[in-house]
Amino acid sequence: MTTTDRKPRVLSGIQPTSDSFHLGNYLGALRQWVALQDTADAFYCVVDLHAITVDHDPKVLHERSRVSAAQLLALGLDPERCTLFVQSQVPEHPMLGWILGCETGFGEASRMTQFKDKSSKQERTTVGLFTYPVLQAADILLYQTDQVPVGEDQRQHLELSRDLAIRFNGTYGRTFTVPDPYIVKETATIKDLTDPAKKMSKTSSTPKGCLYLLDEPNQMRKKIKGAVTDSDAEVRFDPENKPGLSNLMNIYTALGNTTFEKLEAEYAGRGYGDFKGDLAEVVADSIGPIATRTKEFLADKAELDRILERGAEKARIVASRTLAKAYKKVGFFAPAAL
RNA sequence: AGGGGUGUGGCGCAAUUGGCAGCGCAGCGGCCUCCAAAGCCGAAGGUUGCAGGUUCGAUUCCUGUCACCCCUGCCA
Repeated sequence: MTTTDRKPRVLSGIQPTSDSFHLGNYLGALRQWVALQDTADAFYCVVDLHAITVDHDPKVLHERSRVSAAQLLALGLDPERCTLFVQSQVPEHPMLGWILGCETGFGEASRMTQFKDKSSKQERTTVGLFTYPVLQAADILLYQTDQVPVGEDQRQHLELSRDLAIRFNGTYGRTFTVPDPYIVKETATIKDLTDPAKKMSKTSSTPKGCLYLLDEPNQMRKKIKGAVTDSDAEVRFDPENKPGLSNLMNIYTALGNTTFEKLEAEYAGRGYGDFKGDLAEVVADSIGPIATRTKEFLADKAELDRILERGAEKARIVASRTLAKAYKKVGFFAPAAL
């Protein structure tokens, strides 16, 4: 069963909660997804089930899921080299979620800090938001995932997934692979362009702080040029004293083929204006095409939906096998055929 | 579960007896600045939680409903 030289199975998901992913998503995670297609058996998921844990509009959600998938394809995910699907097309997720929910202690779930964060910001809090990490565990365990790329904010949830896998295996016999965190090569997190103390996020207090992949090139240029800096004029990488500028340098080195040293040398004696102008072009040139390709994918919705359906079918081959095992272990009947 | 309170732009709040829904902050545009910040100028932003009712007219009064907060009770 276990092949020694098989690629590690990797799973990662992203919520379709905005009209466009942003530069922080891209440089922090999505670009990594593209790379992992070659070194891993990668499963990528647009997690629309998770998106309704907070208020949502049905039409908007549906469209965003599609736009999200189109963007993922546009930025380099290849359905031939990875398994890309929308979570709601794979019913095994909530089915396993229920089982895992019954293995999760109430206190254990109560300790999830992201729930505390999010629920305090919502007018009303649903049970769905509370059990979110359990569904996330199902997302992961369903695919016998070896590694999960995680940022700091998801560490606790992955820890829960591991605990549940270990507990379930211990109680019912070996069923799930226990997932390990995949530590992404130290890429600097991209900060809000108007407030480098904060991570770039769609919930930024100002739209200028977050650069979206689907922004018009001129909008991108404007956001880069409007980014906060400092009262100095020296282009030097110094996150302590020059957080705004250093953030821009991070973006520059991530997208352009250059280093901090080269940048410092190149802009020695010149102002931030020049630096920003050049960076704006780098950003527009490298990110701009993603929007163009996204529009192409969206232009043929039937084909896009076919791609997603094929992805879901591939996913279900694995997911249904794991679910069947879990069903049997806990004493359920197999789902009836239609 | 009972009693009370609250619900108005993104946020914090106003609106006399029922009479054109306003203010501050944030956000947006412009000037300034090597760029940005600060400062100055400008424009915009609303189904008053939701559903009914009374009225010529409802943010305001009535009924219902939903959400959140406080008190009491219930449960342990």
